[in-house]
Amino acid sequence: MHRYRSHTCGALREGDIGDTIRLSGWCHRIRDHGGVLFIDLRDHYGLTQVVADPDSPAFKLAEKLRAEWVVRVDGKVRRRPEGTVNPDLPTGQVEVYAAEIEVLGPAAELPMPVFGEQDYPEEIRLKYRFLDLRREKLHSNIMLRGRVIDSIRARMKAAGFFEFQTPILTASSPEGARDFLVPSRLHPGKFYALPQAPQQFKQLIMVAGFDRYFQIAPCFRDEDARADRSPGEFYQLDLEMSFATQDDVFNAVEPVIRGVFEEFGKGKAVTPKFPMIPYAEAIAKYGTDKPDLRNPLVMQDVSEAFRGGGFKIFARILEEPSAHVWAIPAPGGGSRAFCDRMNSWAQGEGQPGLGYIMFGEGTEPGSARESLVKAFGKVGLDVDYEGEAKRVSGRGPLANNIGHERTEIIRKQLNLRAGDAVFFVAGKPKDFYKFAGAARTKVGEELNLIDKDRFEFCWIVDFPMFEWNEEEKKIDFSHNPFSMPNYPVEDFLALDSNDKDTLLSIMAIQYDIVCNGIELSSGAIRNHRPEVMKKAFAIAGYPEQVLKEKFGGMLHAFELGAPPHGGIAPGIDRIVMLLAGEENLREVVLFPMNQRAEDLLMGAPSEVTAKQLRELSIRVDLPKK
RNA sequence: GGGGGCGUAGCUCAGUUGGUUAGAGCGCUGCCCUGUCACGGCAGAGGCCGCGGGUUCGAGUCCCGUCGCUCCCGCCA
Repeated sequence: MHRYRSHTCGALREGDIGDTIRLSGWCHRIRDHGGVLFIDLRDHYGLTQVVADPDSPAFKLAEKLRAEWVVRVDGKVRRRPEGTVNPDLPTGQVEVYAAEIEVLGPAAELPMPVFGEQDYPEEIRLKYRFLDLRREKLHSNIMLRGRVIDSIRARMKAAGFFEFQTPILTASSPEGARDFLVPSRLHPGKFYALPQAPQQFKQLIMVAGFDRYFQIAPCFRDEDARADRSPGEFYQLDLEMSFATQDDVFNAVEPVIRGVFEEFGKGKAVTPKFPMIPYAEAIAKYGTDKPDLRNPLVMQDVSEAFRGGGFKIFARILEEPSAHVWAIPAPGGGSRAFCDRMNSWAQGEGQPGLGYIMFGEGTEPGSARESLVKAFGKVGLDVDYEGEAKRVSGRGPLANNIGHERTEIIRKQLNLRAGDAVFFVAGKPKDFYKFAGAARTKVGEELNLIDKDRFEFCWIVDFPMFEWNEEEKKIDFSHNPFSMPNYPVEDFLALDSNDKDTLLSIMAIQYDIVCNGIELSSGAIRNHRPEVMKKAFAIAGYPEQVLKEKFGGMLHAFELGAPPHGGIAPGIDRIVMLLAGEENLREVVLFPMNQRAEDLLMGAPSEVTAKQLRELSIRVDLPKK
């Protein structure tokens, strides 16, 4: 017999009845009936009920056991008496009659129970992460994560990708997020940086001729946390392909992502073919470059219905040429209570309010209401007109102000019916689109329009290469300076750096994958032509000297025979989060840090000794409080 | 860096217009209980009401400050 166990706690079945066996595990739950005592013994594999009664020599010790003690139990497998079978347990047909119990690891009183589903404060959960990880939900999330990564690896290898390791100690890069720095002992005053992503390495791997790279890559960024963004470190499925177009990348990645979501998505529908949505269209329809397509609402431009109309606030805004009015439909939202709720929500978001029109069924001929409408309609108490099937009237102050013809134009354009509402945002789209997107999400949530049982994917494409930095009055890179502009090389090289309009219209061959409103990844066909790179940096106001200093290694590599290449890097943590149905990354990471980037279990970050600092030629100069 | 929410027993929470001795469930300790699987019953321990200041005859409750947790904005190629 093995020192600790002959079976795991999830193994015993009817076929084992009569056998003498040995189990080890945690005392999950103990039910002491005085004369008979039950212990649910738990390990990684499952739960087995152990029974002790006064006839057993193990009984005295069994009475002393407490939750989460680790014990070894020897005993005989027996059939549970009639009526006491537990169909919820795979081992529920049998139980182990304890003959001998050995305590392998006693436990003091627990700061949080392992048993049960009750929520606990993050601080305690993180400090006692090993206890939290014993709990069923977190334990299975972590196992899911492992299986997802296995599946991704297998799919990537089957698609002809090869896995590489890249350095963890590397050079600080000037673009993007704040770096984590590691001081060098051998080079006083100099620092390594942890990679924000293996971006330059994977491009160099392509230059080195390896053709198809992937890695489950750790990435380090010293930025503030969010629910869907771990502070400090996270993992990406990082991949890169040589001689690849955007379509090639999509065709390589989409089946991997779709396959993983179909495999682990518990039957939820997965988008069969990811639609491609241009960045500008995503902003216009959804108010964000990461739209949740489970939300069916699509915004529309209704500027013309307000231009020169009776609603003076909007009419005046529209006198500015770049101003627009966007409409957010709210099917089923045509009640005063709902529109008021949305209005106060908007005020909570720092907006002056949220204009709306409600649509109600028209009045019946001869009704008291109709006579009121007849009497007061012209002075704007109500507006009434013929709908397609029913008489539908637009209601609320806006409808009254713009009159029924304009109201009807909006209603027809958005295909709204009685009982619906529509909300409006006005101004310069670049100032209000985020709020409009938030309003679209809010309406979708409030009206229960979001189908939670789907994974809705899309590609966002055609990102602008540059954007206007109003503060510094200059052109900036919009997203990634390493993306290839979607522009003929000769024409790009000939661009006038002062031709703002042309420059801002240039797209980069860059793309995102979005699922259910979460950005899973960002990628691009890279700019592998040194002269194009120099030109792009010059447009963004960086002299060639800066480019050489910061990206000299890669620039040099591109001067010695670089293949066209591109890739993408889906976030592993976010994929697992979606598959596990969790709202927070910490639920799918083994040992996460808290929102202030502290590891409460290991006590990181921590002070170090004076000797360590001396070796590194570092003197600490704390900020004054 | 900024904003919102929260902070009462080990944990989850209740606590009335400010008013005697601050409660419940889970957990813990002891006793009882031979078929439970969220076992049940009885008894008990456990509280600087985050911290500091203020208003008041009186503060868990109202005000100011501060700290902590959390969510969001900024930030995140």
